[in-house]
Amino acid sequence: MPKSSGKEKIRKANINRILVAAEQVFANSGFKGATMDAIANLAGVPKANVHYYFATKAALYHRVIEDVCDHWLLAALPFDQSDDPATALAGYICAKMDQARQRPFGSRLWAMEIIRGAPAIKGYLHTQLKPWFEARTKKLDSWIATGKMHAVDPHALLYMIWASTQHYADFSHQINVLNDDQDLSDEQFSHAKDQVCQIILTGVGLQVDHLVRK
Amino acid sequence: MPKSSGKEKIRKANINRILVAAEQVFANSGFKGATMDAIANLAGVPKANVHYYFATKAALYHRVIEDVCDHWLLAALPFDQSDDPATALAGYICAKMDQARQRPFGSRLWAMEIIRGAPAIKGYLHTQLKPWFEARTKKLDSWIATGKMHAVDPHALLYMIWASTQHYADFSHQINVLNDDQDLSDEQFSHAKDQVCQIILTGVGLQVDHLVRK
DNA sequence: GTCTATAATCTGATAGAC
DNA sequence: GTCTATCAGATTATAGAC
Repeated sequence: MPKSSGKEKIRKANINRILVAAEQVFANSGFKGATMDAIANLAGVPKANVHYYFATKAALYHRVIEDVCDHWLLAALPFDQSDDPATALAGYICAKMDQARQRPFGSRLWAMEIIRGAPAIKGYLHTQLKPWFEARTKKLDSWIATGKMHAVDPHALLYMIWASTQHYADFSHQINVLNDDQDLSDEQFSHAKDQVCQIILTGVGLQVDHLVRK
Repeated sequence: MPKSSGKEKIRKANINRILVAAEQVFANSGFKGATMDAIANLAGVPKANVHYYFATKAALYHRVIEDVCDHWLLAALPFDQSDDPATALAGYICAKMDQARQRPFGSRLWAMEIIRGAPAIKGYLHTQLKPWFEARTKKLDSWIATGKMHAVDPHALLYMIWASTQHYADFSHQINVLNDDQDLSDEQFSHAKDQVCQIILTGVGLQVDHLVRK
């Protein structure tokens, strides 16, 4: 079988350690603020080794942001798993919320990248995000045309879903302050998920009560 | 009268130019990515003059973020100008949206500061934002208790309003890509405002139709 | 108050021994 | 493949002439 050799394993493990550390450091300090030294320390490898695997800081950043982009689209899958708007939207919102909780650094990195003008992912936005966005927009339009939900602007609705879900990752420090300096517990987060689903689904004229509260 | 002298005027004008430029550069590049040189160039003054008015880069940053904080709370005023939940919430949402459009760099700077863990405004979050947040939470609770709106979690509602409105400033580059690489026109933005109001107010059981669409 | 020239520091990247 | 030592460049901050 084409299993990776021992050396390959070590290589992959090192690369992975570096990528995980880099995602966190970039998210906390921005591209310029992040230092190769800090990334190397967090990854537990000498700085020169980071340069061995990634020639430049920019190359490392691109690789990290690429992984985040791929992950972003994965959360979009639930949208297509049902033709019922309530099920599809609730599934999508929950998936985005879960993603924000499980990979907060990725969400923050995405946010900072967009805020900066998306220099590293402009191509991705055009080739991947835009087609996805327009297809989902059409789907929402068809639901509206058949009277399955209120006549809201699909663009505004999707923006609101993105903003509301990613907020729990991107602004978690602010949320913590307003939660008596404590991280949201699993129960609080689950409750927040319900609330976001309820307000948005109700807001577009859908019933939310019958959906599973997981 | 205690009018400022000519020198004072020049001083104020220079400081203002620097602050405006700094807000933009910090928002676009982050604290570390921003250079005093870039700020000086954008402000149209020599770099040494920036240091004349602001001893250090950190001091300049703190002053900028302080101004943004003050401005942030101003947009919160409409919330208190009515005891009718629909009027108060719609007014608040519109004020936040207008703020996002008129001062996008401030919104982005705020976002980046929170993402980084709010090192420069943690005190402000505790002393200013938290009391404001808790008072508004109580007001929402009382509206819910008297049956004026649905029983949603006030925390989740306020987070959703913040996220949805600030999204139009913070993620405008992404929105542009999805809008055929064009800035939102005034008409499009006004429409977006209506949509955000409609979805959220409907989402919490309020009537939006009678409100002015400005 | 304004500005040029420079000092002091930090950081990305590399050379070269192991 | 790994790591220490170091270089080259950029940037904050300041000294000192005007």
